[in-house]
Amino acid sequence: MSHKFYVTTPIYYVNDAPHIGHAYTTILADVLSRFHRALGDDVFFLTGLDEHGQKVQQAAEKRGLSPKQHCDELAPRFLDLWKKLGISNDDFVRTTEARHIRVVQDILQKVYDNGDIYQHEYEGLYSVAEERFITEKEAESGQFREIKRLKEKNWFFRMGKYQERLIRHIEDHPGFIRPESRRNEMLGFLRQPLGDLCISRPKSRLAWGIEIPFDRDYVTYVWFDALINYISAPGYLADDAKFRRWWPATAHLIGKDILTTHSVYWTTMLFSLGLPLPECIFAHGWWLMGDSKMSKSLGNVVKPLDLIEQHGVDAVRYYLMAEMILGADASFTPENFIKRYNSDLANDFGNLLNRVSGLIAKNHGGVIPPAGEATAAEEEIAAAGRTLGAKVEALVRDFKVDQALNEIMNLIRAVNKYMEAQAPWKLAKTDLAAAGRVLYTATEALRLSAVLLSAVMPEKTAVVLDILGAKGSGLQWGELKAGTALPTFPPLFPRIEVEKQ
RNA sequence: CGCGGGGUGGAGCAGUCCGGUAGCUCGUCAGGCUCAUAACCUGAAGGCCGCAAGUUCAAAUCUUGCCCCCGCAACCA
Repeated sequence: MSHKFYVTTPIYYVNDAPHIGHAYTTILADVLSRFHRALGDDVFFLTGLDEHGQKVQQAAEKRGLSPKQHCDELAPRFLDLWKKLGISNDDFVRTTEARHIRVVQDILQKVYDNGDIYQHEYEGLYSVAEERFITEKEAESGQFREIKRLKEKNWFFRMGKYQERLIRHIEDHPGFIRPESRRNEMLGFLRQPLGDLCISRPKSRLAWGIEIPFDRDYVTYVWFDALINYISAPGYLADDAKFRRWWPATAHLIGKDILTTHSVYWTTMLFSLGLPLPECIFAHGWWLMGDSKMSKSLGNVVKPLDLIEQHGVDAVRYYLMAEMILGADASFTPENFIKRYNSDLANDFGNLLNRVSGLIAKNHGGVIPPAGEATAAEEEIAAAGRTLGAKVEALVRDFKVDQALNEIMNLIRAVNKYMEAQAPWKLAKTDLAAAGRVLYTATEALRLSAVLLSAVMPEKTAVVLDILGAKGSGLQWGELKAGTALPTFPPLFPRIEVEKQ
């Protein structure tokens, strides 16, 4: 059965240097997209950049550039990284593009016309140094200087009026905010009265933003602008057929830090527009550097490009997907990376391929031997192989990529055990057909695993499937063709040697 | 009493809903194999499942109390 699958990453703030967190979310979206495409689903994968706001304006001023020039210079850092990471996004939206700006303005007008935007004098604590309003909590933190009370006329979005409806929606849709702990957090948050949202900034204070169509002295608040990318890109108010095809999104993948903006601001905006809500907002954890938070000031930011250069893109993709447990924080250390790479990819998967192909070259003329008559031992492996695809599919549809990878590795481990028990290198001396049967079974398990791993490691699995003459093969057990010549090849995942201390 | 999540062998997790030999990966130690990328396989050590009380023939799992860790408490992005 074919489904629609529309997945998004957040649009990343253009001023940030891309780090491992950006890479993680985007790879996750890519893996899900590739998987769903392989399942025959209709996929739209969107990522992009958030280019408005005060920090962009300030950074551009500092460099003596216009904000737009500044953004144009920075955007390639993300585009290049996505290219190197093998990201298969279908669209890339920048909030400074005309197609986006127009939709944001149309929406502002629409929401204004339906009475959900009103003008009001706002009074709050303002940090002159930071040039922005701050919360009571932030004021107490002592991080902000030159705090004073300031009154300012602004435009507000009637977010509060949708509070009950939002609570009901979350309660009626258990999978709407995931993981469940985050869902609870949001329900807890919504137990308190929900205020309205200030969605304007006077140009005198912040000029770099999208102008509010009914009051040209103001630009709109960045989140009101940024969130709209999820519908502006698939054609809202521009291309009805396209929009109807994709919206509502299947999943918004986000970091846990922007959960409120997505599950409260965005949803109420959609309510006001009369649009359906996305099926799922999925908040993943953060990558910690060892035990501490990743931060520029600590100088412990891991650059994804460095990792790719050292270990290859597939290893990086595999590591990030396997190591982050659904919804929880994960810890990155170089030792950890090497450990997982060596044990899963080099020792288990790569080495198994190597021993199997070596034996076929040595004893079977370099040609994949016939499957023969399965004994109980082969049946056991085949049975595991036959159920694996469905298991993995169910887990991936449920965002449990780490568990799906573990299931695949379980098959590889089982085959290593099977090889040991059957010892085809010994069997070859007395019963060549039996040895061939074992090697066919092991190779077939490798083929199947490669097919299932191809969403995570597109490059390396393409090499494997090419070697096995099984390009384009599927999830049926036994698709491997006996008689196919098996060329020799260098180790797929060379072990990373570490000096022992 | 603001709300929520969690505390399981050295590390990271599963098991808790539907009580009944505590499981997986990594690490450590010993052995085996020697087809292979010093890889692979087998076995062992190591846990009173945060603490205490209760229910029960039986509790990691149910009830109650306590301790500790973490997240959220919006309008910077």
